[in-house]
Amino acid sequence: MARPRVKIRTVAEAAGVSVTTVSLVLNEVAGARVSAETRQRIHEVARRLGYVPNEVARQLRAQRTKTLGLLGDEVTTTPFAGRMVLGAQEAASKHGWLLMLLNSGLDPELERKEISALIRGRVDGVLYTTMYHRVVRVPEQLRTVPTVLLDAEDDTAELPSVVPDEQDGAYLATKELLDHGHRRVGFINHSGDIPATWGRLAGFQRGLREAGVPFDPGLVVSVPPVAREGYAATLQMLGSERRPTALFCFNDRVAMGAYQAAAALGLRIPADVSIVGFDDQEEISEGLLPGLTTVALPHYAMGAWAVDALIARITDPQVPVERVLLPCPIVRRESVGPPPAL
Amino acid sequence: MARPRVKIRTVAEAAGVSVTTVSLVLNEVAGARVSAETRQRIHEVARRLGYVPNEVARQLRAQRTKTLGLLGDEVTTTPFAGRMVLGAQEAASKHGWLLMLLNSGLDPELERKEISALIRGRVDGVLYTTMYHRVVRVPEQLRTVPTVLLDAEDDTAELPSVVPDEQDGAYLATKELLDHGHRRVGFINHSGDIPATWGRLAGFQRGLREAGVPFDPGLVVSVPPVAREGYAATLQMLGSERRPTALFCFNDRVAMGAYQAAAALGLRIPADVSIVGFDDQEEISEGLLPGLTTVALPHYAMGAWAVDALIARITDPQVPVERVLLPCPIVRRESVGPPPAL
DNA sequence: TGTGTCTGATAAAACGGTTTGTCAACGAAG
DNA sequence: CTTCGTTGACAAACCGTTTTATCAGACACA
Repeated sequence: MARPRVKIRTVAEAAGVSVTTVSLVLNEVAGARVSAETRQRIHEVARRLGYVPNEVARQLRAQRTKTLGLLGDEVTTTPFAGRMVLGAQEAASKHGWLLMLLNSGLDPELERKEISALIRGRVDGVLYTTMYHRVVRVPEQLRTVPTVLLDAEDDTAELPSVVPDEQDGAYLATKELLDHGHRRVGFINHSGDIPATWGRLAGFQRGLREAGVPFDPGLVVSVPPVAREGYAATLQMLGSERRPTALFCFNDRVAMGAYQAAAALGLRIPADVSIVGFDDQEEISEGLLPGLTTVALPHYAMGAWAVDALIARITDPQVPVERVLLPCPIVRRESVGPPPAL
Repeated sequence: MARPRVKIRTVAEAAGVSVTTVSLVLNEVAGARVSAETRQRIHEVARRLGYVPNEVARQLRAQRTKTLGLLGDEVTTTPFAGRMVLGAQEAASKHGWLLMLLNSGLDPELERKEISALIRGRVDGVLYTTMYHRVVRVPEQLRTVPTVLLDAEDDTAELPSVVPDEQDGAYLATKELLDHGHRRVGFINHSGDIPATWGRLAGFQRGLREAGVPFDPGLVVSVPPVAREGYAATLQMLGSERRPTALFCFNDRVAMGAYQAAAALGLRIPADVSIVGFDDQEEISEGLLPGLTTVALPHYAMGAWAVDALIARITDPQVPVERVLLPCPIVRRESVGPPPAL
């Protein structure tokens, strides 16, 4: 079992050539002068011996690890993270790079230690990620290493970043309802002060404006974005005098509450009330019956974009810093229909 | 900006000593004979210069990377994965190790390439993960590197592994219902042929047996474990002549369907029917109203166990291979009550 | 016969650390 | 006055690659 690993030296000796030659041949170095026979012999020997170059030695020599650090606050905990990480991972893999997981949790002290550990030459760049779209101040240590922000924005606006186009997503959601003929649509917004709150409200208003529907502040409520609150808010909204015929919910969890409130009130979806959510958390949007029409967060695409941008900056520090908004596509299921006839 | 990185040599020269001495001092090598003054001087200089050792060089010399590969099929995609990865990550970090992400996706070709890439000395061991509890055959390449299975079992039973104790979890769920007085409890099982299917059925039966309730095959149906199917199955079960007073659902998604079916039938939870789920997917279990009593999969603990076991095996290959079942704790919310009075 | 110019290959120098073995100086013991 | 152990420190080897500079021989040309 524990036989000594075959290294380049082993191959060289077995093939009766120098290590240099083996390296040249195996790496297909352009301009290397090695006879055809020798080349073939080396290839054969290497395959027979099952030679695999030691990546660490290469890294040391090349002063490059082809590894990216994925640093975030609990990034892997959130249900969203999956697709973001996957997008990043697959993009990295496509370039032949690897992803290192650094989870700082919420402990800033740990975060600093993590960063030091990874800066010790193990990664060539860092993806700084948050579990939901936020504006952050990145730790000082990151200034020394190429960094791009993923699902987050730099408060100094100096670093490349990618976030969802909240406003456009909300606009699409609103338009979806308006296009079905709704004129009284309620909006259950997030009560927290984050980019999604402002962005989605702006998108909602833009949709209204474009359709010539006056904005009625009485049709907007703000609550913590969880099902229970969505339930209560919906009860209130749909129980009111001139109830909205459609609801745009800040996210799918709120929509989940809305569904249950509608059921409690004996209202059918979408016959009596139409609902659209946000996030496209599939457990919810597919689990709700009828299926929830919602707006998807472009997690996969953001992960991929961030990696591409980071690798580009690593290979060429001159590339300009971009701060992009990625579109949030609407995904239609069965929760939207025409408003009920009066 | 782009000033040359300070290496150990820099420190040595600045302190007027040899690299050896710097290394000895900074690593606090036991038994190294260096005078107190020299030690202090070295520490000062190192701090002043902001010296951080190059980890790659260390790895090469030590022939150890202190890095673990997390290899899985879409592992990061599943909503569960988060806590598993987090458990692994935090355990690794506790030992001073790092986690490398290798996502093979479903492409076995890619899987092979990934494995080769990581085997090139970049990781000391591999966590082989699946997105749900499965029995797998691990790829040949992994035989050469320390490996432990996470949420999966090796078909040859030769590798250490950690999986949830499905049977015990189902037993707890069943007992929870029985303890509340239910005697007719229905079980909506998974129709697929996986360990969870068998295990949870066995646990269900054990619960019944222990309580002296005869097992009625008519109260068990098997469906694909999604909300829509849970909805249909529940409609059927609760619409039947002698309907069960409680339902044990294979997972929370099925329970989500069951909730909606109950609502459609005008049955209240838990007054008219009690429900317990499995998995504790919080979006669902907390989003359902009333909150869903369910059984939690020990993802965090499994991730942590796997890392501990893997590091143990790496440091000492003699440690025996363990194959453990981790308990699935019940988490009580509001979906279970006494059966309705007749 | 010298002088270039290819060709095929190699020795040696990195890369940045850790570890082993050696050594000079010094005080204590015989 | 040796001998010996201890102290403080360092030179050099090593980890496994890639890359640079060099070299011997063959051949062409003047």
